[in-house]
Amino acid sequence: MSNEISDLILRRFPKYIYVLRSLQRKGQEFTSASELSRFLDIHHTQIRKDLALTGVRGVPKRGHRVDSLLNACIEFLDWDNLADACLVGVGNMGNALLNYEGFAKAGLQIVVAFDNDPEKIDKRINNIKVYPIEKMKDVIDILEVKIAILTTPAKNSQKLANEMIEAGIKGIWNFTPKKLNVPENVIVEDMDIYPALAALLGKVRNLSILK
Amino acid sequence: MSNEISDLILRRFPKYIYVLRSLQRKGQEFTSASELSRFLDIHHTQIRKDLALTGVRGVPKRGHRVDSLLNACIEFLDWDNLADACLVGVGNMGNALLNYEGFAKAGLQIVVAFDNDPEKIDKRINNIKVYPIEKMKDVIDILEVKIAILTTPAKNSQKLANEMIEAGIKGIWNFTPKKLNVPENVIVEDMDIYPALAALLGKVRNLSILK
DNA sequence: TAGATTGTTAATCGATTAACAATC
DNA sequence: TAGATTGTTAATCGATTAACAATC
Repeated sequence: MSNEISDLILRRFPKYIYVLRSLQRKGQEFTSASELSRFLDIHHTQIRKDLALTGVRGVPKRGHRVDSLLNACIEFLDWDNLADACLVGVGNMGNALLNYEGFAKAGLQIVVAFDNDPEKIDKRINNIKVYPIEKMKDVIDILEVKIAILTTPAKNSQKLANEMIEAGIKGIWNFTPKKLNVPENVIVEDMDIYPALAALLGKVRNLSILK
Repeated sequence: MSNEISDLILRRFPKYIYVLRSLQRKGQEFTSASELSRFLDIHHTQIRKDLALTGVRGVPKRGHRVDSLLNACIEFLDWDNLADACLVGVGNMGNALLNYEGFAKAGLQIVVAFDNDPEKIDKRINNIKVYPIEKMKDVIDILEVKIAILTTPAKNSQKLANEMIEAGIKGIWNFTPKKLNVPENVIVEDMDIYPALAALLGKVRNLSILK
């Protein structure tokens, strides 16, 4: 079977959902792979293949109902069932993520945070309580949290990753530039900003040199 | 010629730089593609191909000098020459980025910010002044800034993108989920967090179902 | 109906990995 | 020297795009 659910497929679905939600807000009833393609710069054939994975069937000449297609995409990503997450490291980035309002619509709920700064401990940020880092393992264990957001300085990241994995974490959203070593039953998603920045600057420079 | 400098190549270099810097801090004198490979989960052949693009030559059996390899990588990405950037939208994410200390080592300098909240205007954040959004076009034009970081709510993003492009912006680091329409001589790097989150949650779920 | 759109199979494209000679 | 490592060419792999019959 060649149509496994790859990383790249998973990454496209939030884009479909984003466009479908905005079409829904506008009150549009039907849409087609070709229309989505125009909004997203994704080939229409690819969109059809992706959407087929959700089980929906479109109608030739008409396309898909916006409502049901949106629901199918949300269900495909299981965004209705919020996964509990903890956030480790309440610095600038950690703060921004704790205050982020979009996660509830994207399958994630941050239920607890950890830091080692006494100034921050026992405070609440956007109603999420900050615990001392020493309690991390116990809290993760008791709350059965499976997802961790890692926003500490890079020098601590491997050690903390080891601890959280021991406590039962299965997925780490890694905002540090450190490549983490983890057992194969743990998923790491690197959200490193430097590669993105390098790609942007590099391409702009290429273009400017060429012009 | 098959070895163009692709997006993926550009994205790997910051990882090489990160590891090389930490080897340098540890005082290690030589390294090899195979060693970097172990730290990064990138195939050693790929690393050799990438490094060859910088013009360095390794020594069989010994590898590369850490210092000179690091310099070659930094030069390859032109990270010594800081590109001026403006930041548009001083919300949670904007604030976090304004306070980010790592950009100076990664080729970027944020020189000015914009917002429409009177509370924020004329304040300084990490010594970067916040101007009213109405002045954006003029300031970008006068300072000849070519890179913009877009951290506004998504509903404003296309309009603001149009304006900044008119004023001379060539590269947009887009932190909003909106896919921007831009002329082909403008580069957009999407830093959308939803696709990353979907990939993480999707893979964790896959694993949990399989186990 | 005619034609736009679907869904699928085949072809292409590009990135990654394997194989291997060269070399210090 | 022997063998680890380099750098390059060839093979593989997987994702994207093209082609096309089916259908409302």
